[in-house]
Amino acid sequence: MQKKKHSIKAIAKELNVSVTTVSFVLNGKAEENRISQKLIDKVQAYVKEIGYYPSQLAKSLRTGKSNIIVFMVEDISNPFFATIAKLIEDQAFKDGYKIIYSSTNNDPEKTMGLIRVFKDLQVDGYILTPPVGMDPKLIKELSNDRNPMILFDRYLPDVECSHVVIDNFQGAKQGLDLFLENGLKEIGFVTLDSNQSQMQDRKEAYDQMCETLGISPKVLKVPFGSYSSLDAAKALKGYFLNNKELDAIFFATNYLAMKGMQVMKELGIKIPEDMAVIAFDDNEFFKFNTPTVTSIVQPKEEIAQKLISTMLELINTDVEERKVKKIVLQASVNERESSKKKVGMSK
Amino acid sequence: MQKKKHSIKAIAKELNVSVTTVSFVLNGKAEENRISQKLIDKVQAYVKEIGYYPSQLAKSLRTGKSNIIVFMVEDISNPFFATIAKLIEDQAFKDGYKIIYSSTNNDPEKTMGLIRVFKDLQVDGYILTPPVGMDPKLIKELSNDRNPMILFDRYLPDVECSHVVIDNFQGAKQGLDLFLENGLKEIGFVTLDSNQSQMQDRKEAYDQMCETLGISPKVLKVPFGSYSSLDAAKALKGYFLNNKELDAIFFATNYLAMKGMQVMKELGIKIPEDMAVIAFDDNEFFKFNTPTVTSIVQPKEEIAQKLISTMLELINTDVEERKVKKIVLQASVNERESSKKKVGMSK
DNA sequence: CCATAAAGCTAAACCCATTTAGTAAAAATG
DNA sequence: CATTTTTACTAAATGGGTTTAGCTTTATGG
Repeated sequence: MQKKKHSIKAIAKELNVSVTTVSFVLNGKAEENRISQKLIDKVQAYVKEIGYYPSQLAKSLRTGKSNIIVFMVEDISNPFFATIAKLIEDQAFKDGYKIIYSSTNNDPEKTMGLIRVFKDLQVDGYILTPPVGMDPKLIKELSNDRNPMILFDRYLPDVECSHVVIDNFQGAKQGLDLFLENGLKEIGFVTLDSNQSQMQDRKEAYDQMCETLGISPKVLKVPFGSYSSLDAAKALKGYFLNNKELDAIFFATNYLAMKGMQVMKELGIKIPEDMAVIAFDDNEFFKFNTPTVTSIVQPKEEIAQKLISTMLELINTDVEERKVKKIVLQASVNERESSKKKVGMSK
Repeated sequence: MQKKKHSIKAIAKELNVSVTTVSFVLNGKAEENRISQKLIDKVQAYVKEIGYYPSQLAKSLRTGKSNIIVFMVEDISNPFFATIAKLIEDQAFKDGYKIIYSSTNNDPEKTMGLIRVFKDLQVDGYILTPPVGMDPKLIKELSNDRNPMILFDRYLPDVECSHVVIDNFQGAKQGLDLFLENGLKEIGFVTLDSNQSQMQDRKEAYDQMCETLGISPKVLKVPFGSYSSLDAAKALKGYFLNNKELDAIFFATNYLAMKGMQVMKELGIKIPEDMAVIAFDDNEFFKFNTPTVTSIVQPKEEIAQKLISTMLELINTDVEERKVKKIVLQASVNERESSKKKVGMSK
C-alpha cells in the first residue's frame, strides 16, 4: 500500500527502460514502434501490479485533448435539463468521454466566464443553451473555434452554429390542434416574456392559429425570471380574471403550467371542466396530478443521442472540414385528462 | 484578433523579462520577491492588453491543486440532488471553486472508476452519496487521502468519514407524531428495500413508534431500483389491498409517495378521507397536487451551505490536522392537506 | 576603500506525459 | 565482407506553468 506517486518516469527507472517505451506500451503504440513482445509484457505486468494509470492532466497538457465535454444549461436543477444531462452522460461514458455540467443561470457574463474556464481546461466540446443576451458574435467565434460547440434547446437565428433543437412550432401546433379537435375555441396562451427562440416559435404557432381562425390572440407574458415568485402568480391571476371567456389554455412551459394550475385551483377554476390545459414539455408531475395533464413531449433520448453523436462527429472532424449541423427533432403530444372538453359539465 | 497561443514564455520573451518574473507578477508574489513596481505595471499592462490568463491545466499539473470539487450523487436528475447541486455550485463559485457533477447510478464499480478519473484530474475534494455495496474500506481509505471527502445524504455507520446528513430519525418521527396527533392510529410505512443509512433511520422511527404503542408494524419494502417500474405499482397495490385497515401511510421517499398516490387513485382510495399521507422529502408537486401533500422538508440551503463550508475548511487544513466533521441537520414538517384526518368523512 | 547587505531579477528543475527524430545492433542483401 | 534494412529502443523537445536557489548590481556600514 505504498502511497508513493506513480509516474512513467518511475516505472521506466524501475524497469530499466526508457520513458518512451513505457509510453508506447501504455498507448498501444508498442507494436507499430517495434517494441518486443517480451518488453511489452513486462511493462504491462508491472503497470498492472502497481495499479498505475497515467495522469489525464499531463496528458491533456501535452495533447490538448481532455475527453471532456461540457454541458452548460440554464439551470441544471431543471428536470428537463437534468434528464438530458443524465442521458448524455451515460452515452458519452461509453465512448470514453466525461461530462462536466454547469449552470449558466441565463447570465451571459457567467457563461462567458465559465467558457473561459473550460477553454482553459482544454475541454473537447461544448453543449450550450445560449442565455438571453449572449453576444451572437461570441457564439459565432466560439463555434468556429478548434473545439466544437453545439447549441441546444434554443438557437440563435442569426448565427450559423450547429444545434440540436426540437420543432417548437410544430409541437405547439399539435397541442393547439388538439384543443380545436376537442371543440375548444377560446384558447389562451401563457408564455414567458422572453425572446429565446424556442419561446418565439411556440408562440408563433399560436399567433398563426389565431390568424387562421380570425380571432384575436389572448396572450399572457409572465415576467421572465419570476416564474417561481409571487409576481408570476399575480400576473396569472389577473389574466384568468380578465379573460373569463377562455375555455382552454396553452402553457408554453411546464413550470408556467404548474404555477397556472395552482392559481386556478385558488380561483376555483376546475380543470378540465372550466378550463382545458396543455403544457409544453412533459413532466413527472403531469402524470400523477389530478387531473393528469396533457403535454407536448420532447424526445429526450433522441435529443441526448443526437447531441452526443453530433458532438463526437464534430470532434473527430478536422476544423476546416467541419460543417454546421442543424438538427431539428419532432415533439409529440401526450394526451391526458386535462385537455378534454367534457360536454355537459359546469361552465 | 490574433489566434496565437498565449503563454508565460511568450510574454516573457515579448517583454524581455524572465518567465519567473511574469509568474511572480501574475500570482501576486511580485512584491515579496522584490520585483520593481515599474516592471510589475509593465507586465500587468501587457497581460491585460493581450487578454492572457494562465492555463489551469498546467497550473494544476505543477501545484497539484485544481480548484475543482466533485459532486457525485446517485442520480443528478433527481430534483433533490439537482437542487443541492445548484446551490453548491453558486456557493462554490463565489470562493473560486468549480463544481463537477456526476451520477454514480448507485453502482460501486462506476463510482470507483469515476473517483479514479477525478483523482487523476487532481480535484481538490469529493462530495459523495455513497452507493449501496460500496466497500467501506475504500471510503475509509479515500477519506484519509490528501483530498477530503464528505459523505452526504447518507453515511456509512462503520466508517469514520466526514459527512453532512439530516436527522432522518427525527424527521420521520415528526411526521409520524403528526399522524398520531391527528388521531390516526393505523399507520403503515412504505419504504425501499435498501439498507442505506437514511432509509434505515427513517424506518427506525416507525419501528420505535410501533413498539411504544404496542402495535405490529405494517411495512412495505418496494424492491430497490424498481420504483419507476411496474413492479413498484404491483407491490403497492398488493399492500393496499391486504391492509385495508390502514388509515395513514408514511412514505419514506417522495417518489414512493407519488407512485403510491397514483395507485391509490386507481384503487379509488381517497386522500386524506380514506387514507392520510405523509412523504419524506418535499417536492414541487406536493404543493400543486390535489390534495396538497404533507412532507418532511430537508433544509436544502443549509445542507448546501454546510457542505461547501465544511469542504473548504477541510481543504484548507493540513491532512494531519484534519478532524472528521459530522454534521447532522434537522428536518421539519410541512403540513398540508394530505395528513389531515377529516372526522366524519367516508370510510 | 573593502565587506556586507539588500534590491532586482533570472536560470533551471520540476510536474507528467507524448512524440519526433534518432541511434545501435542485428539481420538481410548483394 | 561491405552495405542496406530492419529491429528494438531511447534522448530530448514539448506543453505551460511554479518555485528554489543563485547571480548581478547598487546601497550601506565601518
